[in-house]
Amino acid sequence: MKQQLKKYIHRYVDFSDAELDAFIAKMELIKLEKKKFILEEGEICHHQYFLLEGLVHTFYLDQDGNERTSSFALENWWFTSLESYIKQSPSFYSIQTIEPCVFLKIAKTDLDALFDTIPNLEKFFRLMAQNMVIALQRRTDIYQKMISKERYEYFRRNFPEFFQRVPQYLIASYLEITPEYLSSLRNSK
Amino acid sequence: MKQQLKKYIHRYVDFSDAELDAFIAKMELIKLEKKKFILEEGEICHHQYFLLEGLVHTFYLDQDGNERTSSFALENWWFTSLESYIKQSPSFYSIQTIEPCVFLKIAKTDLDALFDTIPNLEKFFRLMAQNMVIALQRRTDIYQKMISKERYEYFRRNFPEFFQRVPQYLIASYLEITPEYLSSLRNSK
DNA sequence: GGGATTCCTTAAAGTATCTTAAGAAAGAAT
DNA sequence: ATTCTTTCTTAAGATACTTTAAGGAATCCC
Repeated sequence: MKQQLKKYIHRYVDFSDAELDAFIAKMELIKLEKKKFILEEGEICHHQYFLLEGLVHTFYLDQDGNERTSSFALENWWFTSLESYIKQSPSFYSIQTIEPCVFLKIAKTDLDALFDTIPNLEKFFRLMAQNMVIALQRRTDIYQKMISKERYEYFRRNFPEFFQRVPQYLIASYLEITPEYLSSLRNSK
Repeated sequence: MKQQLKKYIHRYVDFSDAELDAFIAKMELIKLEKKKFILEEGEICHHQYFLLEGLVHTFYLDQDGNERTSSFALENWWFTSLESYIKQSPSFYSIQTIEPCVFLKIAKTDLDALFDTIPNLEKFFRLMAQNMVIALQRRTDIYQKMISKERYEYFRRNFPEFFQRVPQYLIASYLEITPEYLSSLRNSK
């Protein structure tokens, strides 16, 4: 089970077995059904999560009470409510399972302690954060330069997995359009 | 001159003087006039930059040849073309001065070598990357939840500095609207 | 298997934003 | 000072996208 995370980590950094084990020992395994909250808006996020199986999304509610999805996570993705986690402040976002999920979590207090003893861990999380920056910049660009129809095509082509697994109204909210308009885009071509 | 960077770093991490000096010794001081390129689209970005004075923006050209600003940097901000820098691949973005600028730069080869000898540096750049993630997430949310007029008000209120220093057509490109529409927003209230 | 949710589609009317084109204002260059 | 270039404004017509409202299709549940 935790083998999957070890394999993932080795793609980025050369940990010794002892280091890796010390890290992994602090991670707790969680299973959750679909449509369950991992974190609710307003709570303080104390953990970082690594998804082993399933599908998760991070969202908030706008003034009209609509869910606005800001990101998805699939197998082998890290997720958390980063600003809340770092500042230990109330989260703007909720995190919820879309499918039944299995994931690992590690507490900020544990991870911060490990940082002091395992320099490689700093490197690993630096690389993770940099990857997030790149992904976010790409997303921003795509929204800036494409109209909805192009965004839809782009994501359908580049993340076909999502489009089979995620309900349409969530895709619409991620593409920043209404479900009605998405439906018309899908059928107009 | 480099004192300014030291002060900035100490806000985040406790470096020893020796560590800090080893790091700073590898940074080179550059001065540039306004409207000069620091990096051009298609080049590989070999450096990270710390802005001491002036104003810089990162942008790309869309299909119609319009500049699309994806970020600004002011005094005491780090900037680079991150994806290009990390993967050493051609940059999607150009980086250009808006005002006359003074900045420090450090080469990837030097920084990577320093990472191996100064663990604190890993931590520092991890924190920098995390801050970028937070800033980008905020930006994404604001674009998702606000219509242009609200975005304009939001940025004008929260970053008044920009609005005095940056030409309107660049603000428009950052707000993801046309200069014409920005102009009409400004005068309609 | 039937009723209740939840999700997806259709269509019409309305709105935010863009495009184009032209002129005004401001800055830079000679 | 005058010209040239860059930036900002105005306005009319076009279009991408939303809102509302309703019906249809899936899925969940007892």
